[in-house]
Amino acid sequence: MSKAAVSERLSARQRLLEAAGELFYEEGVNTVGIDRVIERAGVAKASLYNTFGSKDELIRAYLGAQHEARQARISAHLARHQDARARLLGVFDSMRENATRPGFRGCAFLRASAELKAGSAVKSVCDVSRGWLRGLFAGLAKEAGARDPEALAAQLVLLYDGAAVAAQMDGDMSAAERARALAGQLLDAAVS
Amino acid sequence: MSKAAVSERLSARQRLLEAAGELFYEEGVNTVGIDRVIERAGVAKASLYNTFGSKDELIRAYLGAQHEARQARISAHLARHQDARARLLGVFDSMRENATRPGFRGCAFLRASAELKAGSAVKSVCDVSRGWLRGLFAGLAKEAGARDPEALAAQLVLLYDGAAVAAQMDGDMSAAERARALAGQLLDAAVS
DNA sequence: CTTGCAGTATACAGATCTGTCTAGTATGGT
DNA sequence: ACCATACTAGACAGATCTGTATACTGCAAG
Repeated sequence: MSKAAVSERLSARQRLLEAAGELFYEEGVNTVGIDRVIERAGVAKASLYNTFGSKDELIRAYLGAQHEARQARISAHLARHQDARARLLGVFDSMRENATRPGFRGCAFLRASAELKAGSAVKSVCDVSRGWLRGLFAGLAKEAGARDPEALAAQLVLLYDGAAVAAQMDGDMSAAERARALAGQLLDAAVS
Repeated sequence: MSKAAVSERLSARQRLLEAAGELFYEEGVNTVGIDRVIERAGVAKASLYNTFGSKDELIRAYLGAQHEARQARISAHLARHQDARARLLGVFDSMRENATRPGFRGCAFLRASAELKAGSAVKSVCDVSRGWLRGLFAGLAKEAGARDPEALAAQLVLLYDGAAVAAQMDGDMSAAERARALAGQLLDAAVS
């Protein structure tokens, strides 16, 4: 019955990550205190410190989960197409879908990073996710036959970030669309 | 002598804005407490509350000053050129110059906005500055003869934001250069 | 001379923060 | 039956937060 018990009642770790995911993303990692997190998770404070050791580690785990969620969202879009060009543009479809989701508040890494004091270990998690995205773009650019995949990837990241900022700051949901159109133009120019 | 006294020792308001400008930008508006600000400003706590009324108002004033500083930086670059195309690209020169400045930590509005709770009055200051930048791009795009200045302006803001994020998150100082090159391409395509 | 303004210094209230600690409970494996 | 594991409940320490209140100083204008 251990499996059943786990599926009935999620582990403290999972409940904490879920609660942290909502609160940290909505209100900021510094603004939300430990007490709010454990209250929403329905978990004792000692469980948090037994599981994660510190608030900083909880934040790292929260951002790690965000990274995996983004990977999953984008991968789902990539799997829809065989054509290399369509796969590359699918990343921007994923971003549009995410940005139009109710409760969207911008890029979790960007938001968290703005709250960190210089030299925080949390930043490395952001770096991993950003590195992954850049590498993904470079791979897709190569698949699509771009002359300089790395250069195109840097441009695509520029568009991706710009669209995320527009969605976050201006509530501009058409920014992902605009970035997608520009990405298509850049790709076409890079293969011709 | 009142004028001289003022120039010898800055007013409490100016000293507070200066201290807030450094601390809020470096460590975040929520992270830095009132006590740190008044200590660096060399000012009594009552002076802060007499002058600004609340921390929230101090944050608004800080962002207002950031807006004026950005306007001044960009205007200085615009004044260097007569040619419409060069003026438009000068905005990206300004951003590169700013991003390579020691102590650069990204866009102040983006950073502050990430710390705000939903519905904060501080956001309106961000909106003003972003609206100004978009309007500036639209005007420059029109000057340069773009067919659809508003559409081009939206694309240029995308590049501008993307470069700011790359500089902030990756320490990528070439991002402004890359954005400038893309802006030139987009402008050329929009006037031909 | 007096009145008022701007500022200083400091104590305080009340809340909230992270993190530690003690003590107790439920459960499954051996 | 026993014990380890995982968890709960809650008090507590020590710091820090915003904002208010009190009492004082220096100065300039009328």
